[in-house]
Amino acid sequence: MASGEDSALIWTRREPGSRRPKFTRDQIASTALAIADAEGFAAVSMRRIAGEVGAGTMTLYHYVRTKDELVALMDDAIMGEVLIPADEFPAHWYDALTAVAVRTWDVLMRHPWALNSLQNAPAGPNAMRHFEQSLAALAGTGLDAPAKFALLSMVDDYVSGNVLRSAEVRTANAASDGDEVFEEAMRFAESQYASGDFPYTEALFGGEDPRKVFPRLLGGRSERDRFRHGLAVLLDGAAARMGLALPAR
Amino acid sequence: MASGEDSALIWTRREPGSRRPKFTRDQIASTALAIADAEGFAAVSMRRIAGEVGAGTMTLYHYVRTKDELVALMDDAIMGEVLIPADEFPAHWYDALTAVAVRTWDVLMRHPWALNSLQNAPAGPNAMRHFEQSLAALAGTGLDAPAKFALLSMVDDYVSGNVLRSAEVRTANAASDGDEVFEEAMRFAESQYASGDFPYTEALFGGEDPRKVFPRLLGGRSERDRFRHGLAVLLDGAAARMGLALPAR
DNA sequence: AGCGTTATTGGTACAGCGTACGAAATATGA
DNA sequence: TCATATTTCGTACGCTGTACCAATAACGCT
Repeated sequence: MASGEDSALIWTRREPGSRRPKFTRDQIASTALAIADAEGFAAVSMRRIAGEVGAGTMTLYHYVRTKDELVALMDDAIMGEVLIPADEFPAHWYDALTAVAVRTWDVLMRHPWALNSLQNAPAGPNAMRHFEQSLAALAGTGLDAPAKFALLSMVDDYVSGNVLRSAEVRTANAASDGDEVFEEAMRFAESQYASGDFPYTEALFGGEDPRKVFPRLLGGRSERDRFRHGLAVLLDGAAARMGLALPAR
Repeated sequence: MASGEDSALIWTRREPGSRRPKFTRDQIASTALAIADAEGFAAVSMRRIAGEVGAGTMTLYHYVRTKDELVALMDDAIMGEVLIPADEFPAHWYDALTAVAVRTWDVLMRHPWALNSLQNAPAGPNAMRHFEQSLAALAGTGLDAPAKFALLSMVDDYVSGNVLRSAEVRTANAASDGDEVFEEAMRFAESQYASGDFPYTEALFGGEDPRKVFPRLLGGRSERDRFRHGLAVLLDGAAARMGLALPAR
């Protein structure tokens, strides 16, 4: 019994409330989210959040046991953005899985810092709803549980990995002209080519500004389109292996 | 000219050496690596490293400008482990790409903390060698540069994403019997099932210890085999799309 | 051999972090 | 109105990265 009032898990521990408090977990978490989105996860500190909501620093600890719990709240808020409204849920497994994956990608690209913490705590309510939606997408396939799980894992892995690396590409492209580190890196690469150990890389990038080469390598497609393409390749491969039908087109 | 002696990049800045110093970048970086592997990345602090190598804390700053530079050294050391000896390099693109990916996976699974920093700095020498090997794998395919780049990116994304999530699964499975958080999480999940909003999840996990369910879901295969399987699915899909031949088997 | 130069070492200090502790303020039921 | 329990938050501790500067010691030169 004991309905878990001082549970080890934030999801089962009630918010303060018997004497009407000044703040809410929601308010605190969304403030933290705003800071992370605007200035990066490193800018999220307890003092900073408290300042922003107009509370004393230690007041936050009445709503949350540790900073990790607050991060869990942030993560689950993000998982909430990922959920697809029931009436938009596609009928065919391929379309449904694609919709879930693309939506997840869209959200994670808005909060790429979340990747570091997302997998490190037990699933919150929205993470559970997301998982339920993923299972729902495959409900009509007739696959057995291990096959479903394998397929979902593959898609999940690809989504996370793509977000992880897309953040990198974005950084590289954001290098401004006067950026000393960037120009030093270019000179370093050129000097490495001179050793003759990098024939393929040199053929690709040699002597040219990478910021010119990249758009050509990316085939003029947007990040999002490249992600969708990769996802389609993956799903095609999986469908072929698992004997699943692709949607009529 | 000026050969970049006080370059902005650690790769082009010479180590101290004109008056024979007591330490080396290598020694410092590999000490840091050992700490990270043994106790997690969070345990790597400048004071801790300095203590371990027998130096004063600030001495490290003569070998490295910032902690980020030290992390870059750690990352490139890891990329060094990923390199495949020339005489082991498979001839067929499919085997070569698989070999590179699997080796990368093996190494990253030994240093999963590295994922957070790997993409955030300009490529070091070993990262360049790794990229060169990836390009070499595709040299015989006749694909154009954008196609090669797309294929490599997909594989890379999948590798990173899989490592990221495998670390999670491992944590879940490591939950010991008395673990209060774990048991609380189980109770929470059960209570959610009761709402009736999670029919698929409940069918999968309901009423059973997840640590019993997981092995069944994973089909008895090892993490590594599951990764290899997913990679094969991805490569098959890509080969089909790009008109590449699979190796004779 | 001794000395001046300067590379190298590392002590001290500062601002920031998460958070333990305990005191002050305040809303509520009686 | 008062006692009580809830909520707020100031202070303090040990940790972090690293700026600054003084002490140490290795080398080139005379």
